[in-house]
Amino acid sequence: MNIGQAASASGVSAKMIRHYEEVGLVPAPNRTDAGYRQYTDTEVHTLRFIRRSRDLGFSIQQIGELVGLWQNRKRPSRQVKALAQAHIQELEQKAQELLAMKATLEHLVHCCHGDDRPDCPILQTLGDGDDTAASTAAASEARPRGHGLRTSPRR
Amino acid sequence: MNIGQAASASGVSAKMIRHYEEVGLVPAPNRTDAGYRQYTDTEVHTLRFIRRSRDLGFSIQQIGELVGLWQNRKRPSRQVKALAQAHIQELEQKAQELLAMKATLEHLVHCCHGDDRPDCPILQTLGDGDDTAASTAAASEARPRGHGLRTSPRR
DNA sequence: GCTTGACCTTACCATGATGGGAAGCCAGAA
DNA sequence: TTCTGGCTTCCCATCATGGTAAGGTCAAGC
Repeated sequence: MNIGQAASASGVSAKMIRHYEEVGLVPAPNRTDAGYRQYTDTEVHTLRFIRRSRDLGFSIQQIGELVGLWQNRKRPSRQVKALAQAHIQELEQKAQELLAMKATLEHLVHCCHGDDRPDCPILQTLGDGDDTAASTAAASEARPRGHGLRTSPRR
Repeated sequence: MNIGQAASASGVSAKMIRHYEEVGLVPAPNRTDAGYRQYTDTEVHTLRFIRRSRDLGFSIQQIGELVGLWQNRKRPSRQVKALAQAHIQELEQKAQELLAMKATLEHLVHCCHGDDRPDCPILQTLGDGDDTAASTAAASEARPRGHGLRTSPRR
């Protein structure tokens, strides 16, 4: 299979397949004499595994571990579960941060009459609010290295 | 005020202040003869406004609009409210995507005994699952240009 | 055989917000 | 005067992904 076929069969773009190869998430496949990458069903299967993992928000790093476990017939399912649980916590935290921002904003929007007059508690708060409580709710501390989970993209 | 003082007074890092200047979110301040940026209280106030907006997850682009409205004494509060409401929807959507991933994963985790045995429905599903329903729930369509709202960073 | 079009190759750039670091200038205090 | 810390600019990295450009390859049709 050429890369284009592998791409449509796995749901991973050709671009990303090359990228995954470059960063070592998948091994370099065989090539034709002309240099075309050739994929076997097994390799496509792995790519599909990777795509599904991405769909669940796992990072490339985490997917590397997942693939390793997947291909290791002696893995203890304990490890897989732990990885998944850790990720669930990440997802939960990000979601809560977003919802906290949303809640703050909803409060402000609720207070804004939203007509032709310039008075606006939203701008008022952004300009003069204190930096203590809810206004800072989501963005306060907790700075877990990476910057953010992917939401939406792909396809 | 030098940039360092403006940074601690506003809560925006010196690094980011320069960046905001570069991308045109804030105008270039006066400089001393030696080239040091000098900030007035008004400029610091604007920076604080920007930081609070970031804390609520607004993008640089959106903040540009917010700052414009904030500084325009004749703005109709309608516009501000509309901007905020649109952002609330973004936040809601991202949060739901994350929660959908989380729900799928929780289901899988629930099915995994998590012991020394290699059998694992999580890996099983990632490897063989169909691409129709819940497994793809979050990552399916909707590809709204930008890539993601910031969660966590800062400070 | 030769052209055409679809597909492949690599390489570089952009996104968005942020941080890190280097190399060098500047200012105030001892 | 020297030291220290703050400032300057410039470049690089993150993370996953897409775009584009310049060029090679392959299969089908004339």
